[in-house]
Amino acid sequence: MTNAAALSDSSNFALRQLRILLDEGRFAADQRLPPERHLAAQIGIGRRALRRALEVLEAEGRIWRHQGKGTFLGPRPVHTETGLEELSNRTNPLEVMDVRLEIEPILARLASLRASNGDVERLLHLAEKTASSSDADGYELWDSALHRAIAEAAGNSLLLAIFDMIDRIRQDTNWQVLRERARSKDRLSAYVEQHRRVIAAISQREAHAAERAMREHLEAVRESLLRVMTSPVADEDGRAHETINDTKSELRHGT
Amino acid sequence: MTNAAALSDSSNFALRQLRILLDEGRFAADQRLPPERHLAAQIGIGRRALRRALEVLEAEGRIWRHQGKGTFLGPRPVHTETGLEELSNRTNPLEVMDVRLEIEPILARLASLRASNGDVERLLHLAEKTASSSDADGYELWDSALHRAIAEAAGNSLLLAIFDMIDRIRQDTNWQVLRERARSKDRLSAYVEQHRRVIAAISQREAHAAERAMREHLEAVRESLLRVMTSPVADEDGRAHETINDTKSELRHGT
DNA sequence: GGCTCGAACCAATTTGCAAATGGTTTCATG
DNA sequence: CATGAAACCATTTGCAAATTGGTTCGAGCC
Repeated sequence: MTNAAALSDSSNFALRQLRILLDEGRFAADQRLPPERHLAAQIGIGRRALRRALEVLEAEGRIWRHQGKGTFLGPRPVHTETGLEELSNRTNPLEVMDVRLEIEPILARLASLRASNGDVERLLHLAEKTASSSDADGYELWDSALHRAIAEAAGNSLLLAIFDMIDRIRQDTNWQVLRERARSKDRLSAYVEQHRRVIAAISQREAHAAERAMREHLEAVRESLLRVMTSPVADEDGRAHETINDTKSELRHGT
Repeated sequence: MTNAAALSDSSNFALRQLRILLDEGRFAADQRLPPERHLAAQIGIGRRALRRALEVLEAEGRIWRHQGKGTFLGPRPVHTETGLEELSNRTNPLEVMDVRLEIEPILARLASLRASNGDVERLLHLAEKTASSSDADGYELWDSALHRAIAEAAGNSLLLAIFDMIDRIRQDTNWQVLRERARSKDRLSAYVEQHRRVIAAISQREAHAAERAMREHLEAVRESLLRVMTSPVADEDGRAHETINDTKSELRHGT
């Protein structure tokens, strides 16, 4: 079971000593063990041997360590915080798109039920802006504002916070490259028309239609994202290569 | 419009001077103004007079201040971070329940599509635990673990993070009182049966059924929450009063 | 040669402290 | 009694030192 057989004698001795220490419960659960330097001196072995023993224990899940913090008993605590960077590393563009496809139709439906007339007016205004923005950068800005306005109109602050979380991940990371390539002139005009349908359904209080229109819009976005990620593209030298590899190397993948 | 008329002469002078400073654009937008002590000396008035002038400007929304940080131009930046406390203050139990009703059926559906056999085994094990836990506290623990396991089985780390966010808000705040009152013996047994149906649908890969079963379960939970919040309850003195008022006073409502 | 150990260095984190800054109170003064 | 200066409080920021796991290097020892 353990790879202790591959360890040296002193490491093995350290491992036995450590197991005794842990088993006898001298250290309460979730408590920090003494620093490696102390522990090594206490057991009477070198730090290197100790560390190899600790590696085994960590692999077994009995302890966990973190640089600068220390060595702790028990399983590594789940990283349940809403650290934006951490999340950006763990997720990927397709996951984000999947979540948008689940959440935003809900928001559109709720918006159709709860939007005030002022909200609707604002949506119409934003839709105009997206339609009239010539450059892609401008479109991106107004599009983002429009989607958020729909989320606001849904009238649930927690859902709005969730939307913001997704939106920040979408914008924060280095997937910008993808988005840049994903928006071409003809697609943008299609998006504008889809926006119109969503807003029309909201203003006419047609919950089902709003939900469906938003889903169709996001499916179109998703499809164009997929196409961009999988289709080959030619760089300046004219050599074609899979862009998926490019973007993958740009993403910092967590463990 | 302004309440400058109620200010003293020196404060009024300070206000005029400050308006000039702000209007002439010597300080860029979002920039920090000099500390009050410096500014007061610069204008040649006392700090108290300056502060009263700043209060006016802050009420007008032209500046915002924060202890330890400084005084800044422009409107107070929106607190768009995922601060758990902030969110807990802005939302309320019914909103959270609404969101759970939207999100968790999705998670159940995805789980039915993507859960591994190991995941299903784990769900069954957790369902047993919830069923066999006698006291309400124990049930709460296993129930929470079960719902999270379903979210994990859905296989989307971003959705999982969203679930965790909701779950932390649900647990973090002082709504515990509500939950304690919301679980009675008979209801728990109903919940156990509903759990069984959800897990059965997941294990049989019936996406639609899983989604519906989860929605029905959460609707039951929501109903019991509503009942607890609206029904009168008798305290030790035997006096009945609306519990909604109790809980409302416990919640810290944001602006 | 291979292994161990100690030392040194690197990197991440925590801690402690001082300074800065808005918020508040106190007090002498005219 | 309002003013203004000073003092004090509370929060935030910045920085340096200490702590601690992670890594490298070289001497010494089978």
